[in-house]
Amino acid sequence: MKFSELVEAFERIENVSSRTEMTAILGQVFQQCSSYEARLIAYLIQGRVSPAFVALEFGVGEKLLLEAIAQACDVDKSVVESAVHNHGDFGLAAEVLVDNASECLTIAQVFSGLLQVARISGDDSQQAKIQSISEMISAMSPREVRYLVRIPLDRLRLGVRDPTVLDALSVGRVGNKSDRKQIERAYNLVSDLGLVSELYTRDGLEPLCEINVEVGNPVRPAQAARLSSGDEIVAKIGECAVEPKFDGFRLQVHRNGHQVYIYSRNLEDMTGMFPEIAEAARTRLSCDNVIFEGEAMAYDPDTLEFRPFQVTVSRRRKHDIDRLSTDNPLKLICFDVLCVNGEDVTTYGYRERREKLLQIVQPNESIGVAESIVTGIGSKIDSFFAEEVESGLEGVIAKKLDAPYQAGKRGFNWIKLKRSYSVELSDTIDCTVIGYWYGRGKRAQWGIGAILAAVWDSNEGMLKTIARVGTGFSDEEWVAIRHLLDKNRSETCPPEVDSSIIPDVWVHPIHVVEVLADELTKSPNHTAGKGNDNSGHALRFPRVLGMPRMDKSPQDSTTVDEIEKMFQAQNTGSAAEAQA
DNA sequence: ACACGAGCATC
DNA sequence: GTCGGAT
DNA sequence: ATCCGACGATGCTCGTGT
Repeated sequence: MKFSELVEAFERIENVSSRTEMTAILGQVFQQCSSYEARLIAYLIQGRVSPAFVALEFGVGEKLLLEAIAQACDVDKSVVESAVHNHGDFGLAAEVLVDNASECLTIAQVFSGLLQVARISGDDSQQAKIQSISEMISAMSPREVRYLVRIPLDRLRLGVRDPTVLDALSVGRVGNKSDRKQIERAYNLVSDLGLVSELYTRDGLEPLCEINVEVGNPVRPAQAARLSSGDEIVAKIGECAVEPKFDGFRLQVHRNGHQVYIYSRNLEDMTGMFPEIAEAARTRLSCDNVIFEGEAMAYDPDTLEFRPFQVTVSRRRKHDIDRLSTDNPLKLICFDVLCVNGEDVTTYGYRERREKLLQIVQPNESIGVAESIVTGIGSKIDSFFAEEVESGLEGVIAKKLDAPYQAGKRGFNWIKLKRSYSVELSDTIDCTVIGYWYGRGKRAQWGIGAILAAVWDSNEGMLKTIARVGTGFSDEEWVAIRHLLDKNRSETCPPEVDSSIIPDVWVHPIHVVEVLADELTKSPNHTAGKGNDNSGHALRFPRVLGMPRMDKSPQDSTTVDEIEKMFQAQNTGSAAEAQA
């Protein structure tokens, strides 16, 4: 199939709003293309050239693309930059600059071109990638280029992601969504959308039925829904198990004999980063053929207290592993098991899986099993939640009893209850708006996509940045806030502002907005509280709570002193212990 | 007719 | 959105 | 300098369930 045919379908999909229609159009593509092409299309829609668990990335982002487009179109980079700004999209920007009529490449040719780009590595690889992409652009028509450049950015912007592909496969073959469930089941177990697409378009459900959980092949992790109180949870799922929620990273561990694989939540292969956990998987399990999951947390080896997320996350690295596994060890708190002795146990109920997990894991300093209580009373969930938060954890997760492990789903089998969902327990901060950035995608039309927020340093009489905020406003409010801010534009950084971050537009500090955040972090980028150690503070997961407070002036913003206090308070809470 | 979840996109 | 790590 | 992936919230639209 020609790439231009796929592009035509993409264009049609982009121009409809009905999901049913999008699915029908993509279904048609799957009907008309070969099975092999279906595989390639699936990967391209995922913004990849391989399944997630294969470490093959493009290594091409916006900056390299800017260069490649400029080269191919023989224009200055600034021309591309302004086109991107105007359209809020790299694809549309490239499309208007390209001038080439040929549409002769096949899907396979385009895919293999992108595959080559991904495979380029080593010295001067960036230049080589730019060169390759530039050549591809030169061989394509404007609208082909529109989608080509969006692929490595994983911003196809069609309104089509994995779930729509699953529907479209079914619609393409049988005319309705009746096969979706089984296709999805297969995808959730092998995590390879390309493989599933190829098998299904070629031979239908039959080969998919033979797909099963296999040690060494990551399973798409189950996800949790969110609610904000124990009562809501009980109303939803009744009596349930409640477990602590740790703020680390989620790992899926596979063991077959002496061989161990460790995958991240997004199926990245992280085997090798956590030797202490791999060792525990080899020596502390009563079963040598298993898949199980847990949350990895850093802990202080002397006090056994869990460490903050920022410390845990610093273990995500390839070098100097041995030193860090001693100085900054991790403990895996296990919470589920998916496969035992080659048997798929994801269909078992929660209680049975937990029973198995307890049998398998022999706890030590590197591995343990999450605590669990069972209750059908909302207030009990709330008090367990309060206990966990008191001891420094993120919250709790409630699990429907007797529910299977729902791979890949965000259903209501698991429900998280987090500290930050409660306004009383999270940090609301009054911030002054000192600038903004142009938006991308639909926010391009509004000319705004995020604001730069600052707090008041009363000692220095300066405003210090603490976060970019790009969520919380409704569409209407975005338009209104832009209008408001434009009345006070400043050509340069206002004198009373101390910022090392440069927004697209500076704004005189006038408007104060309320910002909610999960927590405060140390920041090398923001200036709030930046002292001799060159480290300031930032907000984790900031969101605005509404339009500016007209009754507040910048000096009424939260002060840096208050921020410091909040940061202290947050980190002196009695930390949970990593009991051995 | 309306509420709610699914899916997607923005940051 | 923030951050840390790899290249 | 740039890319990548670890952690996420939030708002909007459509389709479906009640």
